[in-house]
Amino acid sequence: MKARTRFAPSPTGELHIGGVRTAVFAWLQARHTAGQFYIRLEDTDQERYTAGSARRILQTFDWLGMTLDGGPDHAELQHMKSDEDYPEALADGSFQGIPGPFVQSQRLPIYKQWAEWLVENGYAYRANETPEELDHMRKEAESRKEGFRFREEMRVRQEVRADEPHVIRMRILPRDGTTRFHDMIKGDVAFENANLDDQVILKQDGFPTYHLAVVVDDYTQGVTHVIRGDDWLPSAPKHVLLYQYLGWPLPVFAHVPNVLGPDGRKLSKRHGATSVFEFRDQGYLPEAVINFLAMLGWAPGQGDEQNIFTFDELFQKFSLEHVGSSPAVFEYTKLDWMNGVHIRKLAVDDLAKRLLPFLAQAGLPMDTDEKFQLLLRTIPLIQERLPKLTDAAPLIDFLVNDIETPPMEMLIGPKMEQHLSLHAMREARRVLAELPVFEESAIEPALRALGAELQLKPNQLFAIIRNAVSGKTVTPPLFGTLAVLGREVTLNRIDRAIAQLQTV
RNA sequence: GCCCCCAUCGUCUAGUGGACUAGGACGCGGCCCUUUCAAGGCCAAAACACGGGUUCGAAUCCCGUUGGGGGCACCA
Repeated sequence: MKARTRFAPSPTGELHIGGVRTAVFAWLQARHTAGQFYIRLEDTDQERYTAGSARRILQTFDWLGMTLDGGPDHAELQHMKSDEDYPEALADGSFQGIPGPFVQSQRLPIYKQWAEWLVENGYAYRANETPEELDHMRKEAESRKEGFRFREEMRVRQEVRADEPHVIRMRILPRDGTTRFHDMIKGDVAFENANLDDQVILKQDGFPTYHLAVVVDDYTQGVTHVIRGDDWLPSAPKHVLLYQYLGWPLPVFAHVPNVLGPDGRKLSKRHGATSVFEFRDQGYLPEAVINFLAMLGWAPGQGDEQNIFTFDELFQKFSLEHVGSSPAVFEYTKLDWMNGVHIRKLAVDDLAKRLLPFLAQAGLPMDTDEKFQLLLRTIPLIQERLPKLTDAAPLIDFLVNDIETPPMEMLIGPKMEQHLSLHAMREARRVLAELPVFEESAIEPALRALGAELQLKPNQLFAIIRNAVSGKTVTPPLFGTLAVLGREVTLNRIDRAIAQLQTV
């Protein structure tokens, strides 16, 4: 069965990584079944709207590589507020028969129409209690230590005309009884109708509340699987009732558990990065973020112990059935490992391109062809040393820029005296200068032979050469590094080290 | 307060009544490889929250307890 799923954020701020995880599940379910996945903006709360947030949400999906089959287009965003831009991915809007608009504020007449239908058919009624009256009722229930739920019987004014300001509330029917439904993740769930309240479905300002909007949109847009956070589970029975009133078939429900921080509390900013853009800026690959998020609460099951997945493998293996029902803790260390794995899988030129903005950011703009070639030659030396893209700059800066001549203590090898280091350094210089070709395959045997000749351990000779040419004690493998550095620069830096060692 | 959901190594999880001496991955520790750092290989420690049932047999089914989480708006 082809699934049509959606992600329906409200444009109220930064897209949270926990929300994105839910979106990943919905997206994978759609791709797994060769169905469709789209985005719908739930902007029915005019007061909470944050400018630019819609655009950033779309850019998030763009960066993650989560392809869409529908979503808000430029015109809609323009109409809504003044978002000046939107991702290229949506420009051609390859909508596959999903009826828009994809912004709820553009669909007001549709909600109005169904709300009135519900009133006419006895499933809803008009009410106009003031906020103060409602608040009073709520306080009173609280003082009696009872849960408050608004019911028709509590109305202050029984007759409310259609032409005076009012809201429309759904009627919970039957008044007592049980509403049951099946959830793909939680299983069979049941709610007593007596605990449900006559929820407002159309606000006085003419906007629907979430409950009406989500049901109307999901049905009219052909959503087959309602995949959302499990904080929605308690209101799901109201939605089930609305589907029944409207005579619409129920979609499949899948309420996915929350994502927690390492301390077991709901994931928030104080745990570290939570916005997708933060992960991007910290050097994580979209492949790794998606892989990691998919594995947070999902596993292939059936004895399959695979951890690292490509998008295609996820499309093939993902299944809502194997999404767990308990909340998962977001462990940053595992993301780091997974990111390293995905970095190692990248082709050299691909990795080079992805590294460019991070190198530039670190003051190493690789903006000439010569520099880019240098980067390409360096990548094999550093690729398996990069948990994150931000880790490249400190590994290669000495290849791009000149260095300070290292201090004396760095030029004296372990268990060596100054004069011995000086002698070794001079010999190394001589050997390197005499090499017919300055390549790794020539440098390595030459320096090893020298080490044996001088009766120095590898880490004695190699350490001082490393320090002399890089100014660092930790670098990519020495011989390859020297080759990339080139004979001229290498000898120059060794000469400076020799001069340093000659001082008293 | 009321309602709902959840419960396997520190973490992500496999497990759907017998193949469980509970498997894998991250992390942690050790060893190997090794010019540093990584990567890689090998080894180890590490869990079925508790109590009752059901059953010949329970991590798996039921009930309760405890502990976590969520919801109770003219917000989503």
